[in-house]
Amino acid sequence: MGRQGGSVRADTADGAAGELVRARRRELGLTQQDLASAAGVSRQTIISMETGDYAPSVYLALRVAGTLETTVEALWGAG
Amino acid sequence: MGRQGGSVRADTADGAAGELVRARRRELGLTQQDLASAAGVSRQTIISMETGDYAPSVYLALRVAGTLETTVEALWGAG
DNA sequence: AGTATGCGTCACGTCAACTTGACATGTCAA
DNA sequence: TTGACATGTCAAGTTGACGTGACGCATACT
Repeated sequence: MGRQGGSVRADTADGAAGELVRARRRELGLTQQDLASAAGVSRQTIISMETGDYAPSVYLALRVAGTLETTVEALWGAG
Repeated sequence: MGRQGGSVRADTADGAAGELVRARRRELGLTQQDLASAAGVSRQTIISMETGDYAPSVYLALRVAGTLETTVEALWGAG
């Protein structure tokens, strides 16, 4: 794998979710790639999710929340 | 607004969520337009959400779940 | 009959969700 | 130093999320 990149930005989000995802991912000792593989998306998608204002689909959000052993509300509902 | 239409289909979903959204909406005595307005989307989006296999964004899902007084997991996590 | 409401379809447009790929940086170990 | 690993940026492409507007079709109510 390795080195990917891209632009994936939204305007619907507020960025707070990204920090929560990142924090929870680190708590579990997962790399972005680990999370990406577990959630079935590319690493770039995870990067965008954590760093940018990004609005994933419900299904992706559910897979990420599941992988991080938490809920969609806890990660994205915080506002 | 009134009478809308359009094509909004996905392949990520399984259709089960649509039935749950519809059932919950009816329980609360809301019309599709009511839910659409409350969630800040068009009626067509609600139609697609209920009838088709459709993958809304997390934020839309959260607003719909909130309006329907339930959770994202309850509506889309059922499988 | 006419009219209004609720639901769905057809058709088309815009922008974002997600992709792949190459490159840069910093850290840690051999 | 060399190199692997983790994270991030820049760029460009495909598909789908969501919008708008018009139409069909029931089921009401008047």
